[in-house]
Amino acid sequence: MYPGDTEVTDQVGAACPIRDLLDRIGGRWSVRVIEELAGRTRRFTELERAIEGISRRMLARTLRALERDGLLARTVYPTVPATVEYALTPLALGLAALLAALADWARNHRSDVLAARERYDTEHGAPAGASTGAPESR
Amino acid sequence: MYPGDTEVTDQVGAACPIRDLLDRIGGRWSVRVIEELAGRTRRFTELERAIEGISRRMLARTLRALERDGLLARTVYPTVPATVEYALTPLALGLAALLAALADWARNHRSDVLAARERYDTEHGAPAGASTGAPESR
DNA sequence: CAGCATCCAATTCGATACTG
DNA sequence: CAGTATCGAATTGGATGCTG
Repeated sequence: MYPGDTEVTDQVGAACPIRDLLDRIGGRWSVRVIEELAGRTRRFTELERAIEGISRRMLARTLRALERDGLLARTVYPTVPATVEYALTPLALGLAALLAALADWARNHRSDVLAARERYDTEHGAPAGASTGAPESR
Repeated sequence: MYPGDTEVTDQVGAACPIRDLLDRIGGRWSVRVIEELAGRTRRFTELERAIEGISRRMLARTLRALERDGLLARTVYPTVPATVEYALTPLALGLAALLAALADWARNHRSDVLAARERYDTEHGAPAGASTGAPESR
């Protein structure tokens, strides 16, 4: 993913379609961007502000990767300090729906997962910073 | 993800549930493992052989991470060279279904994505090894 | 505003040797 | 069989200065 950069990796022929998809979607930000774009189009800076925590670089890279895969459309308006709008393509709509379902699952079972995790950490030796409410780190 | 190791990272309080989920599922192998376990239980070495490309280390780490989150159950049979069986938990079943849907989407739209990618690479300058059928690299 | 390039830190991953 | 421990290589991600 993330083509046209010093960090070119690509590799196209993934055996498993899901892996193939996750290589695209699995990036730290792709899903956030798709969610943000679901419903309304956005401009670069709008996304940058809305997503919080994303760097200019990663936003640009994520947008390009999604654009390259035909998941989002980029429209440039020749205004003076150029304006660029991003929008999901029809293709991406179906995917966005699936992702929404996944998000629902995650929301509905968050407590189950958290509970399981806590139990696991208790039964086995709880690792260093792996308590339930560990604060941010990076 | 992947607790209890030198490479501890964790960080629990993800703002977005989907991100939170992907941090767990987004690993290179989690989805493969879940798919492999869908339907039948498996033993460590069976998984290792079935998944192809996965290393002992990553399989062990992935299994542990999924177990910790309550997505799979590990059963040890006190035979002589110990036998261990892995199976999806009821909790994981729902997720597995969603992942299957995602896999379907990926399969059904693989050509669209590939086409979009090719078009993009043609219109813009095609990056080094980013042709359509580039062989493996990593 | 939008976005690319460069430098650098943090993580992930793979191969492999070793153990109960 | 079923892992764990260690090491080095590859990738990802963040900060930021620069340009049209």
